[in-house]
Amino acid sequence: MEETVLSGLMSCLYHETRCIPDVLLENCMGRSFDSRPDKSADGSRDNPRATGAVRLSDVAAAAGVAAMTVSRALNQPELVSERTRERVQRAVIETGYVPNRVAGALASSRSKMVAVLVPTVAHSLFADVVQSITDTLALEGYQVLLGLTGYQTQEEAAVVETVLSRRPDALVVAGTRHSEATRARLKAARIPVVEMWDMSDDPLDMLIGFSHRAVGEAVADYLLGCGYQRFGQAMADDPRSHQRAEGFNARIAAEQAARPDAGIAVTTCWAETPASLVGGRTAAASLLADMPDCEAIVCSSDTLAMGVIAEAQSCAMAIPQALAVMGFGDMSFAAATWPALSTVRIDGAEIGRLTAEHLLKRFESAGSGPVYDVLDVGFEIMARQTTLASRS
Amino acid sequence: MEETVLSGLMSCLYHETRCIPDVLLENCMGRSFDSRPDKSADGSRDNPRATGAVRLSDVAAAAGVAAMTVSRALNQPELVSERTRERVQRAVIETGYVPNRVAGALASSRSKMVAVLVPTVAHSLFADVVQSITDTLALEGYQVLLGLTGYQTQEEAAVVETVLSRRPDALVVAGTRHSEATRARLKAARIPVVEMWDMSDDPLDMLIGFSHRAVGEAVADYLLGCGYQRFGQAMADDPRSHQRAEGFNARIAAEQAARPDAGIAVTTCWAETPASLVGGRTAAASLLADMPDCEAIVCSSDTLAMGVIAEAQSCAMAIPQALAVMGFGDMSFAAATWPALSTVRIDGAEIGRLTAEHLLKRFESAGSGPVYDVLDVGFEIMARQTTLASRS
DNA sequence: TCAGTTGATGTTAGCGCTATCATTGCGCTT
DNA sequence: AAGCGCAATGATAGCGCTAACATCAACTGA
Repeated sequence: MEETVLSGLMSCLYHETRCIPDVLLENCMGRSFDSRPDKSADGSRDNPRATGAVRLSDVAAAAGVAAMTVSRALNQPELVSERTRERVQRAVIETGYVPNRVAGALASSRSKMVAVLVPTVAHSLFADVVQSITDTLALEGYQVLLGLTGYQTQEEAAVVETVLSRRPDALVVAGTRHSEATRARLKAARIPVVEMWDMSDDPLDMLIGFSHRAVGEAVADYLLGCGYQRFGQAMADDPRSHQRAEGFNARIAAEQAARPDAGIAVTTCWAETPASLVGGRTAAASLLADMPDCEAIVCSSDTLAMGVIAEAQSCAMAIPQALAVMGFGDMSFAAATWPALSTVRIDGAEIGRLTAEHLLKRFESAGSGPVYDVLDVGFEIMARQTTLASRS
Repeated sequence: MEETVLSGLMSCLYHETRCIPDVLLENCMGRSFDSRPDKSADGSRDNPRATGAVRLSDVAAAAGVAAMTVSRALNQPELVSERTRERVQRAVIETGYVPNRVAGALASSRSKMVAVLVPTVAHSLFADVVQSITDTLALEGYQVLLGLTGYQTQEEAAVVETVLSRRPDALVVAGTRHSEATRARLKAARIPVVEMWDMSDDPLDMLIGFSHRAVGEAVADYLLGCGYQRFGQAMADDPRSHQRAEGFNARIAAEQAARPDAGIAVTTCWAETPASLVGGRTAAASLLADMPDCEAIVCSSDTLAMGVIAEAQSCAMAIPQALAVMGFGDMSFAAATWPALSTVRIDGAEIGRLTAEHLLKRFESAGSGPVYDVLDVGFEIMARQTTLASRS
């Protein structure tokens, strides 16, 4: 008898046609079977390995169709008749079904996840990229698995392996310098890979970024054009900063060769990563000690630049008259400080958006292999108040 | 002796960090089966649904043991003899095996993933928390699934559902205001939930944060103590800012009641989210128009505060003499600007670390139910140069 | 000597989904 | 009436892993 009563309850639960208000929904969320500890129709409910969550087959029973039909109604609704789709829809709501994409991913070998590997999100440059990738991918139902690699190649290898074990549909990684083991693993994974935030002659697959060397060169050209001749560099000790320093130094060396008597010189101080205000102050002090007639200090980040400015102000050096300062990143505060910081602007959100869009395109045209797309998004020199356009 | 070395190596292999030297790995990456196009031992390699990746059973065949033994060697090395463990490890390297945690998660219903839901990572406050959670969880081999909810409750509901479909082992969410449907889903998921960055009388499970109302009260007390009497508020229009504004207004109201003739007043301007410099400037202009004798402007973020300062400077108002400004967040630039911004400091990294640690503790003692732990990490008022300690 | 114990390994049967193919019913032609 | 094409749905068999139990040799103590 109890069986009958309960099965009556079932059919009410499952076959009613009204649209259920939230208030009612709350009570049947989760396992609507909670009130019936015994096995359900298919008898598998008493299996000790079952999770107790509502499954596709529960929804199917509620809707009076096969499990496969529910799966189709949810994932390829165009293959299911309107009538059935509606019934499934109702059953999903009634049962409080939350699909299990772990099982789905295993069965279909598509996870709808994209791994994103950046050194850190605690600095706004990468945070912007992550935000933008996440937002863009979300539009198509993809989610981001976040991996923080720090600034060390070794750590990256470990993160890559852990992340690949989740079988993401694609992987995005900041930078182009990877250990051979990492490169091999990424190739073996046979998924689209986007390297970003950098340029390289030898991309693994897709590459979206800008040339750090070109940034260094452009900054040198800009400052030389302003008339500066004696330079300090306050650089964080990471690979990308090194590239910018190389570009800068190359241009300075060329100018020295062209005008050997102009007194052009550069000295460099490497600061610890992660870059900090204090690091900037220390670096500035050291640079000014080495080169007391230093006219301009180029920094590998806006944060370091703020430290340099603070140090200069504490020595009562006027900026930009006594000392020019150049940052990198154009963080939110750069334009707002006084004097406003001259810096290099990278459009992280744009890099993220492009990355996500290219991936989505790849997913659509699933079959086609790697594209070896390379996109240079460039950069912009923001000449503000910490540099003088023409130094007299 | 060598035995010991290898087993030490194993345990790091299978938990978080790979310690195998790159040199060893390089040569055996990818499918070592590529050279043997025919089916492997169990004959299932010609199945059309197989992914073609190296599987546990391939490793097992290579090591001459059962698949289950390989699984154990990787996940519970203490249950496997040293000799076998060593052979398995060699087979893993030879085959270039990368475990499939999707399958593992389905079989064991433990995903070793934690979902983290924040409004955005493009602002350093939440970025710090995410960074800190990710780092701390990584120590125990857990990974972060990132969900960005924006600032709308409706969006949150959708993100929660998508994220739960990945069956994370726990969920961390910023804020305590959720729709009833979301609360129901979270309860039904039966996983540990941490609400953070906030306080509430009615936590879902664990709660680690601080009271926004208390922040508002403390800021009011601080400014009243400095001698300020006529206040503007430039607040972003999000729930947490509202709470801070409420706290602030409550204290001001109390003071007005206590000293009715002192001329204490407050006016509020709501800025759009996300907060921006421009928003701050606009809000400041509007506040100064409403209340020309305004003495201090309290902002819901450092970013808005920078905008307020910019607007004041453009009107040639001296800060803090003519106008005091108070921020919120103590972002990296706050201490570095001139004048240095007075603000409220929240230790996001600490919140993240505590969150992760409490979750890890919960995972260890798997059986025990919710703890209803509530932790208030507090905040700190950073009195810098944009406020005057005693206004004469 | 033999039941009882232990530790190491193997076997089996799913986890909850989807790819694939099979089946059904319907309208259309010939 | 038989045959065909098509759309909608169902049944089956895995995806790659691990929980749970089974097995087996090597001991233990009486």
